[in-house]
Amino acid sequence: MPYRPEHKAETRARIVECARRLFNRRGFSEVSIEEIMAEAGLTRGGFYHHFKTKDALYSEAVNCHARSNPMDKKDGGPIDLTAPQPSIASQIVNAYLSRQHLERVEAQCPLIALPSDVARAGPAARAAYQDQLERLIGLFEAGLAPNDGDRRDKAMTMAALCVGGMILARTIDDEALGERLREAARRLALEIGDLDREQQD
Amino acid sequence: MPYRPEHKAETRARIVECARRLFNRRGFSEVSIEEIMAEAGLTRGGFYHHFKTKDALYSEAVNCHARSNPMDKKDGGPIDLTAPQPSIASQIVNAYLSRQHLERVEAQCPLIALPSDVARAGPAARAAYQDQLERLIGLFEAGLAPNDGDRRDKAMTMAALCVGGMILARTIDDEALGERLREAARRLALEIGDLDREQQD
DNA sequence: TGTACATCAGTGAACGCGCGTTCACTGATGTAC
DNA sequence: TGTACATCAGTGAACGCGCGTTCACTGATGTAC
Repeated sequence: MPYRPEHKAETRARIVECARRLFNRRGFSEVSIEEIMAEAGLTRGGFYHHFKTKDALYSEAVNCHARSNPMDKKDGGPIDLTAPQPSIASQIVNAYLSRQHLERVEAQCPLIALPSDVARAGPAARAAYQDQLERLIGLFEAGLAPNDGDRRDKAMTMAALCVGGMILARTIDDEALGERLREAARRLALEIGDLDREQQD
Repeated sequence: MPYRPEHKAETRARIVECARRLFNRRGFSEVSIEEIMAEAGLTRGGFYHHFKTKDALYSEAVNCHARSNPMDKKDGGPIDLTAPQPSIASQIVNAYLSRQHLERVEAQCPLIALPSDVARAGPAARAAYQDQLERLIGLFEAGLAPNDGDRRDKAMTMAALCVGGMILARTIDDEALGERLREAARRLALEIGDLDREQQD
């Protein structure tokens, strides 16, 4: 039994992570397998020891987002989902619509980075996209007052605002307009959640 | 001077329109020039009498959306932008977030159909995308009370809600979740504009 | 009205390139003795 | 401890296909006479 059993799993994970970053930045069709493998320090041929096709890797890459926390700040640790508190929902809104999230394309939430690609990809990728969305909605919902009968609908509008605002801001070249869009969406999302006490970017 | 002078312009317009529909459905990379030309009743070779490159055609196709009215209902005529009235803003919200707009992919607003593609395309395509966005924001703004100092910001959140809600709904496979998302976004967008008197889908 | 002509929109074969995928081979590694 | 061995992750050349682009040619059309 050559190589440690973890060895293959580690290499595979490295490929997925490199692919995730490249897909986020340039989309499915514009990234070649050769490029992904090179990024992972390998050569083209080895790819098929880990994945059946390029499409299979794509689904995994979207899934890889879904498994990690959508918005863990680079310094703070991952958000603890088991102990939701209102302040966390406002932190997520602020982080999601932040300039940092706009600019760090490679780390961006796939809901923003990959919508048209995923819509045209296979069912596995779409399922991973939906997982990610439901996770985000769940986070918002958990931050709302438990006695609010409208919680889930409110959480959905918060998600639509966050995703819509960010997609529009990232697609246009006019930075001022993008910033104004994000800021308007951010304020409204906080209002919906009754979270508009603090302010930050 | 062989052929009527309009002849070439008509052919060109036909190619752009066919391209627009195909790009909307399948994205830039997944549609070939051969396919577009065949759809227009022509063959591959003639393409370069009309466009310099495939990219050039793409920008034109996004522009072609921008020139037409974003949400003209299939029966009603184009919306008259010079005489805005509140009821028109609510019509646009309802039409934008309608099931029909979700399902008729080829006629869909490019803000929804092409976000990731445009973000990775050239500056001309991004400019056309921004035109389309500003047009939508302008329509919402015109429908709000003129004395409202917050009008433009409100119009922006309405746009973010419409675009975000539709993108999420169209990317996932779960129809029930999609419908609920659209409905929640629709109600909130109407509320923002103080337009929540009528209801329709 | 009819005919020769010039133009240029459209044709389709060909080119070249990139990329997904395959495959025979290599060589690093852990195990058995 | 040292050596032979089996495994399989990784290599890189090769294949085949599709597609963007080019180009020499065709033939439909409007004009001039």
